[in-house]
Amino acid sequence: VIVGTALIRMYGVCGCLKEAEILFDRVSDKDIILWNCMIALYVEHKKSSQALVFFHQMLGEGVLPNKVTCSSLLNAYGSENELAMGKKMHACCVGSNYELDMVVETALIYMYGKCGCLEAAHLLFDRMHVRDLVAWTTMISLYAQQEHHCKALQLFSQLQQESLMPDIVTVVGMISACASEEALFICKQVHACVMVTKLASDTVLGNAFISAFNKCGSLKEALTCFEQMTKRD
RNA sequence: GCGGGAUG
Repeated sequence: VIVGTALIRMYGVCGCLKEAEILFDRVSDKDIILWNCMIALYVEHKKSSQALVFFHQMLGEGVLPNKVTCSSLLNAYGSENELAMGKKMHACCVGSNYELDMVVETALIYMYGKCGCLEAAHLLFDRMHVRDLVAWTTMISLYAQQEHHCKALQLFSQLQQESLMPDIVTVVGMISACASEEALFICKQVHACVMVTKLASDTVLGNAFISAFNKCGSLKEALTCFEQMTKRD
């Protein structure tokens, strides 16, 4: 089963879900890890309904879900805007004390945020006992994607006051949804922050800034950014 | 051997 799971996951991450499923069907004693693996693969590939089919098959075979199962399903509900289902899952997580797991907490924040409940998401974020960079980035990206750039920027500077360093995901999450003249200010602020860090020399990030400045209607800033890059591709 | 964040 262990080798099988590793193999199945390998096929899955390469996008070969059919091959993965053929192998999956041939495993006789499917354990929770194998089921979780299968569910997570289908969620990753945006095939949430198929992931749910596996989930129900799993329950039908008497295998109980754990917090790994829950975090995968929360992701599915988030990307499908299934708020009602997400709330049910939230209740399950509370009942099982999974809500104290940082991964589950972050998945809950993602689910609520994606379903348009930014307030609920932020409330959960505030109630977390420990917030790592992924939790911060999740919250920031949710705000940014829903055009609350000021809220995102506010969190972005708060994060740094907590002596955490934003990484590429955080920064791209901040700027990738910037596409208006109002958001130009945001890009400038973030760019200034980034230029005094290690990320300043990152080519991928430089390209992301050029694209963002352009979308905000400032070819001038885009060019300045290009000129400041130490490496270009 | 399985789970949480951005873009491509």
